[in-house]
Amino acid sequence: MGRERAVLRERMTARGIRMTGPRRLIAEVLEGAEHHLDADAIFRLARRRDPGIHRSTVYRTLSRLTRLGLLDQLDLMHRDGDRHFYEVRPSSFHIHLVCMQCGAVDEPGGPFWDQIKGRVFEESGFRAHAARLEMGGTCRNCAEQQVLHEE
Amino acid sequence: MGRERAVLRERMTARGIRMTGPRRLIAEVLEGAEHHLDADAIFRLARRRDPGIHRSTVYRTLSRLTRLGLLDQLDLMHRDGDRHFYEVRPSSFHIHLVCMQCGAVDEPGGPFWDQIKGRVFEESGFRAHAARLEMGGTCRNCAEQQVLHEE
DNA sequence: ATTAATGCAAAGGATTTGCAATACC
DNA sequence: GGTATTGCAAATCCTTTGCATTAAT
Repeated sequence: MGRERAVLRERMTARGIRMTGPRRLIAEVLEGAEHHLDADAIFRLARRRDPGIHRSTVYRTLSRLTRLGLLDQLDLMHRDGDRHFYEVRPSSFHIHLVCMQCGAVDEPGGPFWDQIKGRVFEESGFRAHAARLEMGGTCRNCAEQQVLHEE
Repeated sequence: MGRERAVLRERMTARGIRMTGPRRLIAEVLEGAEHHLDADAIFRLARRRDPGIHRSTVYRTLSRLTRLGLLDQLDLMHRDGDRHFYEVRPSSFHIHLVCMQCGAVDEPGGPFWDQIKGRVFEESGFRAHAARLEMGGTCRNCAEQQVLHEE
């Protein structure tokens, strides 16, 4: 997730987005995230460093950055209600595998996705800008545990 | 969408779901849908035939049928706010191509998807029960129109 | 100096819940 | 007849908005 240091802040500056305190903070939170964060989690993490930051600023910033394509908004199969999660837009689309039992989210890598994108365009003339491939199911861990308990 | 007559109602009975008036009505609305409907649209269509039906019944029914895997909940890339759309679970997963310009939703067919599902399982041991592949972009129509206007 | 972003408080919209009345099997 | 489901009204949750104040370029 937050492997690359200051990508988001760099892209924001590159896009001419006014760099305010709250925005810098929110960007840092997203860059440093270990897991997918929802608006509330982002707000709480940001507030730890600036108690004055306001929820609506977080919402406004998230929606702007999403509209600009700097963030991706995820639903993670709505396993946990209807909130949205956010991640810094990765260089290539990726897939989220959401275990509906334990909630683990895996992001398998590989060149695999570009094949899908290319193929869809060939078949329908549709030019994809953004994509969201989420699968809900059972992760290997949970499946193994289940077998143990069934014996 | 609603091409197959009474699939949903049949599956509901098969699952032993008590067939009440409101449920039958909601199922019929979904079976007959020409486009993807959100909860509000389903409510309004149902109310035309039974003015007494209540919104919360619609919500309760939708969420139950979704949990049981008889319906799929879609976001359609949140092009139009955060509401959810519903469709009767198709026999095989499919892809939604959402044109972010005109809102058209295409559902290209083909054996293509099963390849993806199989491949994900091979690579990660993840067993997919439900999936959601949505792409946002520009459909062929909108792309062509744009070229015309640029000339 | 100009323009945009913030904090605040209040509104909004979609969905959920507790409960008595009702309808299904 | 017994239990699940409904309608209703109120509550909840997430998010958005209008506006005066403050900060960035």
